[in-house]
This record gives sequence, structure tokens and C-alpha cells, in this order.
Amino acid sequence: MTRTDPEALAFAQHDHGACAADALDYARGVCEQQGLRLTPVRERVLQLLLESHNALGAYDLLEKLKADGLGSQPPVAYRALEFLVAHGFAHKIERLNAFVACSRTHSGHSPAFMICRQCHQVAEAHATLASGKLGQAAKSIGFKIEKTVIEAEGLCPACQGSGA
Amino acid sequence: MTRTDPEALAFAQHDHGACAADALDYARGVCEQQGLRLTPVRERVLQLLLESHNALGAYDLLEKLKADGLGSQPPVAYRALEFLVAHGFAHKIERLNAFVACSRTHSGHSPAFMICRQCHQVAEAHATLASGKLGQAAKSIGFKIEKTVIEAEGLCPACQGSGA
DNA sequence: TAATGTTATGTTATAATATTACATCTCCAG
DNA sequence: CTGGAGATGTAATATTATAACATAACATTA
Repeated sequence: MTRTDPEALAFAQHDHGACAADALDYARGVCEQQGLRLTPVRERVLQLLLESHNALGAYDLLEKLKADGLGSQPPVAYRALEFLVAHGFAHKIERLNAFVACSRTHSGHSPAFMICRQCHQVAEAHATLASGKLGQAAKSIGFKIEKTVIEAEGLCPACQGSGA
Repeated sequence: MTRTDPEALAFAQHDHGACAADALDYARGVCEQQGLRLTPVRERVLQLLLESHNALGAYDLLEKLKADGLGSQPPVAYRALEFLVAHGFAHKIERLNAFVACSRTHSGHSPAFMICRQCHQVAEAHATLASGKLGQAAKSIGFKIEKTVIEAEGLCPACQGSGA
């Protein structure tokens, strides 16, 4: 149940099948430890997210759930996503109204994302809770940060080469 | 056409009518200089955004435009917003799917926002293009950042007091 | 095991956000 | 005054998300 935790895995070469399988095992372990129920719908949604380095929309997921004989109505997907996000197994990419599996091994982080506008892959990095200047500004005016959304849009290394 | 540019104006006491009027004058000046057409719809949308320290959704704006005898269909609002965002007079808050007037005086900045989950006011701060760690991570893997979304959600000073 | 409470799922309906497509109008350059 | 570009008006529709309620699965304990 240990996992490596490199920066920006999505944009690097790796054995993706193994990476997804490991992550799923890891999630199962965490759920067992914490008494969380990784039900079939939830597990399948996580698996689908893990299989993709692209962010997936709720309706993309829903189609695949339907194909599996699981629920076919929006709340099914949204509820599974809510669970996964609440417990840190997935994140919502606000810019895209879509979701990615979390690629971290420790909880309590504040994630940051790099979104390639060309190939639509999304890589997760770590940010300090209140990244530099924003943290300062918040502190100086007395704003209490509870959650941060930090997303960078641009071109990944591969897409910069291929005539973007 | 000069404007002050304090941090997080929204959460501070100020003469809001004057602040909005100044900002509108400023925008008019910029448009004239740059040959941009601040048409009635666009100007009215900017004015509406400036009058509110809350983010406004496209349909909120649309209702008000309708009341003014301007267009009443979604594209009217979205087009005005597109113009305002493209030219830096407004920003979209991705977390809220809503829009705020820009409170800056110089272009080319990368804005950051503090969103109060209680009173829903939104304050704009400045961030360095690639705030700290994210910039580092991007650089190290060769991701080219074109745009950043940096939004912090939490409690503003006033709402921390009032039994949040 | 039956009764009960809680959590998760299924399903219908609808709300909220956003875009496409096309017709019309306005303004300015020529 | 006319042609073209940009802006607006409008209808239709796509996409994203939630509310509300019925049913099913699971856990506890009487």
C-alpha cells in the first residue's frame, strides 16, 4: 500500500496500467482502514478516472457506468464523485467542470493542476496551502483560507513540440 | 483616469459608489485609447459587476439587462462577458461559474481571488504568474503556463466574527 | 432472526450554466 | 451611399448539476 508520489506523473512516461491498479489498491486499503465504503459504483468511477490522465466529466463517466449496468442517471455519477472528492480520492478541475483521480499518497494537501489545452491531459502537483502571494494577502487582511483552487492552463511538453 | 489599486478592496470599508464610478470611467478611457467599443450592453454589464462585490452569474446579469430593455437571451450576457474578460475588465470565477469586475489598473497580471463562502463577496489580489511551487513544478517538467486560475475559498474577516 | 436506523442507489424531473446558428442592425471606410 | 466588419437579437439546444422521493443494502441490537 505504499505509492510513489512524483510530480506531474501524467506528463511523464510510465506504466499506466500498473499505476492505476496500484492506486486502486491503495484506495481500497484506505477505505478499509477508515471504515469508508468503496461500493461498486464508487470503485468503478475511481477506476475510470485512474485509467485516464484526462479529466472526465460526470456525463462521460455516466455513459461508462451505464455500459456496465450500473446506474444511468446523473445523480449516480455525481454522488460517487462527491464521495471520492470528499475523501481525497479525486479532485474537481473547476476550469473544466470535470474530474481527475488524485495522484497523492498523503492527505491534507492542497493540490494544483496543470491542464494541457491541446491534449487535455491534467497533471497534479502540490502547492503550499496558500501559494506565496495569495497566502500573504489573505493573512494581511484576515481572510481565512479553507480551500484553494489552483489550476494552470497551457501546453504540456509533448504538445509544445508538435506544432501547437 | 488614475486609480488606486489596494489589495482586497472588497473586504475593506470604502465609498463604493465612487469606486464603481471611477472604475467605469477608467474603462471608458482604456477603450477609447485602444479602439475598443464599450457598447451599451457591455458598459451596462461592467457597471452591474462594478456595483456588486459579489460575483454575478450570467443569468443574474441577464435579468437586469432585460429590465433595462437590452437583450434578454443568454448570448447577450455571455458575449458582453466575453468581451470584458478578453480585455481584462472582468474575470470569471471558475469556482462559482460567475463573474466579477476587475479591480486592477494595469494589464497582464495574473489575478487571484478570495471568495467568502458566507457573504459571497469576492476580493481580488495579485499573484505572481506561477505562484511559487506550481511555477517551479511547471518549469521543471517543461509545462508552459498560459493562464492561471487561483481561487481561495474561506471566510472573510467580517464573517469570521459573526458566528460562522 | 426480526425490527430498526442509516447509508447507498435508482429514477424522475427540473434547474442552472453555456453554446450554436442564423437573421438583423449599426457603424465606419471607402 | 454602399459594402464589409463587428455587434446585437432571437430561437433552439447542449451541457452541467441538483432536488425530491422511492427502494434497496447493510449494520446493529433486541
